[in-house]
Amino acid sequence: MFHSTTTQYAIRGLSELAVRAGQESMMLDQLTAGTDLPREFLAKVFQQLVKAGILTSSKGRGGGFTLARPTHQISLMQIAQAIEGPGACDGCVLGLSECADPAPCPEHDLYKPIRQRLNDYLSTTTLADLAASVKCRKG
Amino acid sequence: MFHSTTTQYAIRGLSELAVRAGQESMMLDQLTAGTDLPREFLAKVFQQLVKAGILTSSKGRGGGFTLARPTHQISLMQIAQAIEGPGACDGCVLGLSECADPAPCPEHDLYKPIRQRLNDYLSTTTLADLAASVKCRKG
DNA sequence: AGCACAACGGCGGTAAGAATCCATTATTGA
DNA sequence: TCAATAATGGATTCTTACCGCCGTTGTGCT
Repeated sequence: MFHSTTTQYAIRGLSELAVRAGQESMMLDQLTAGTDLPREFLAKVFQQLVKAGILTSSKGRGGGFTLARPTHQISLMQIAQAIEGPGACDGCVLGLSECADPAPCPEHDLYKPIRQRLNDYLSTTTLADLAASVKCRKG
Repeated sequence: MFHSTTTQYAIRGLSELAVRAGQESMMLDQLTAGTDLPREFLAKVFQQLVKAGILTSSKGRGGGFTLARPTHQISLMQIAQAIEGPGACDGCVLGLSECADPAPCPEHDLYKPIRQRLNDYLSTTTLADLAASVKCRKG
């Protein structure tokens, strides 16, 4: 796998939110109903996304979570970094610490173009793309 | 990261073996000396590689581990699968189980070419490439 | 003001991965 | 045959990710 399951939950949760609520507000109970998303854990994940500025939240009656920006301005890369910290998508195939040192890991050069492409994909693909893809299948 | 740390140890251990011993035999003590590879843990990892047919081993005095095939016949993909099992490099970006279901995950199509390229890289890159890259830097 | 509601945050448990220790087995050399 | 050696395998510890429980805090409605 490329992302941790926590990050995957973040992506799926946000994706659900984008499809079902768009820029509107939505509660966790509604969002996780009918899905296999673990409500309690997703609550934790969403808190991280609030702190990262991807979501906004409001308490009490009528409260819930809302996307802080339009769907096309939230990329997979931003989500991953919000959960796993900056540099989440750095690091070489081998995961060598030496990659940061003066002597980069042997595979650095070979893997470089692949990682570049992967990073491009993660940076340019947004929640809007996910939502569109989901709606297309349902329609 | 893409691979588990266990897989990374496998790759690094085999890479060391390829560079320092080639097709010859080498003991764990020698191999891990001067590196940050955890000897005891690498012993476990190497056992998996023996069972997977990537390494051969011999006990007792003069024993050690030897590559079961020429370096150019051992790919990163084979190593990863030996550790993480078959299908280690399958699965979509989102890690959705629905990818196997009649309704593939929304990003399946978008991510497909990237994964294809990644798998190509892992399948075609071998220990010979790693060893050559390492020697190049040292020389 | 008071009540219901929903996010917030601390704590705790389970499971898998990572790593170590030690006893056992097999091999070589003297 | 005996001793030294090095991999093998079992058991155990430690860490981290994943997930749930529950009290707290803040908000809106009546």
